[in-house]
Amino acid sequence: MVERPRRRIPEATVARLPEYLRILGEQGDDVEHISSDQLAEFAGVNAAKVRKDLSYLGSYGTRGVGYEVAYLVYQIKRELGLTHDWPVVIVGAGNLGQALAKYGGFFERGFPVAGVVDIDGAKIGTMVGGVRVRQLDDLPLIVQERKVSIGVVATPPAAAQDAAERLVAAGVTSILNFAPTVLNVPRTISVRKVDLAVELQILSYHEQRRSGAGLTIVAGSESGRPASA
Amino acid sequence: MVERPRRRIPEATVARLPEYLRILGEQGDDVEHISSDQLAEFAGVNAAKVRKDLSYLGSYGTRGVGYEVAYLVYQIKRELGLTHDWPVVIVGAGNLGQALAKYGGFFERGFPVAGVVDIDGAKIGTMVGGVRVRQLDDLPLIVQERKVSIGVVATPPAAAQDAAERLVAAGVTSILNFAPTVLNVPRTISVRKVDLAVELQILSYHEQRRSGAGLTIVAGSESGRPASA
DNA sequence: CATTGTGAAGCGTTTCACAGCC
DNA sequence: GGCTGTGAAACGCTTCACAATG
Repeated sequence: MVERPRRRIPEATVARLPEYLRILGEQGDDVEHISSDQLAEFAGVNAAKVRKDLSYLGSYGTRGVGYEVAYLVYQIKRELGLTHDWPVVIVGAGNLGQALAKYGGFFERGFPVAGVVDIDGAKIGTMVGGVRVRQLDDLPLIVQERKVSIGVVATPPAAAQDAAERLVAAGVTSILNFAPTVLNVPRTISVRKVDLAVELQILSYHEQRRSGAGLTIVAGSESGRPASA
Repeated sequence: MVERPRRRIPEATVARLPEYLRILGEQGDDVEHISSDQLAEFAGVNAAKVRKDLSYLGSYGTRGVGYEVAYLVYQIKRELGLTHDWPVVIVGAGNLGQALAKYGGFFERGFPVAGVVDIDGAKIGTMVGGVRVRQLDDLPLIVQERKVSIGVVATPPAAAQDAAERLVAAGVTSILNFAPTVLNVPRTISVRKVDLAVELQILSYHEQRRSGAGLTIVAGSESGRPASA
């Protein structure tokens, strides 16, 4: 017995729903309704976009009034699959892996750390954010015992592909990749990538445009900052 | 005297150029040329996309041969403004701030850490990744002395807006924001946001679709994983 | 009458397909 | 022959503008 033949939600909308959710969660308990204008203001986007985004969830607003905060929170959570926790396993207990494991702030929002594994014998057994680092070979056990669907790759780039393959072999179906490498995995696996260097390089591009560089100053200073042309 | 009336490069292309650059850098010294097909394969994208992306830099390929790796690297670096280092300043020496400061891997790729500041007196003076944590008020000094254009917000959410305002006041013009908050800054400032919880929530959405949830099972198990419907 | 929900237009990105060139 | 460079078509996302409505 199946209901609601689930609409496909555009990826761009999916990426914004968590933001709306966060904003709604920050509203005081006295705020019962919120308009697309207000939500748009908080999220820094266009109000029409908010309405269109929310319309994919169904028609949960009231004309002349707005959206009921509590109900909207419920609908977004349901759509994002946040009605229950998603334990994650972290591969790599280096700087980043440790920071992620310790970073309760993010992971406690429904993504508890089910385990941290590393290949380095020296790290195995140490505690990180309340979790004991286990050996890489324990991955399948952790994934099965804790019913993990999401894996986090926080290894050096050279080890990332192997980490991804082990995660997939262990039964993980989504991967968040922090290593600066393209992971080769079956198309059935969802992968998202966070690359800090890429982010900085994109900012660098904008800085460089801003400073008027790129326009080659033929007889001018070539030093880094603003070529006061 | 100004040359090359700089084409505007689409944002989507700008976001991919760092990836191409990384791949090109990983090629052995014996690889002199690379085709759009090969580059596309490594980057996991369509070959036509690679060609169109590179065409925005100018026509640097040779028909029948491909692109000369060294020259392409040079052109991409120039376009991204990576011909010189961009020192960054990190606000917040908590878990994430420390991990970023220590993470030579990313930041040494042209983004040296010019300074780390924090508001917490207990942290000031401690060493983190070879840099001494300084007090928040030193921000303007660091930015000016080290000619910093890019700031990284790695504070708790409640402190992020203040951190951003201080960065802007100090003269920073680009911000990489790790805090789960929308930053309110002048439109002249470039902001990029990395939100780990958002990434996980997007993966959660795909997991939930995969598992067939969302189709409400009227008389079935509501437990986490696959509802074998 | 404030605010939603949504067709339709506008815009940016991707992909195709092939002419142009080495 | 192989591969680039690019118009043009296709696609998806954003924004507009307004009818629908509590």
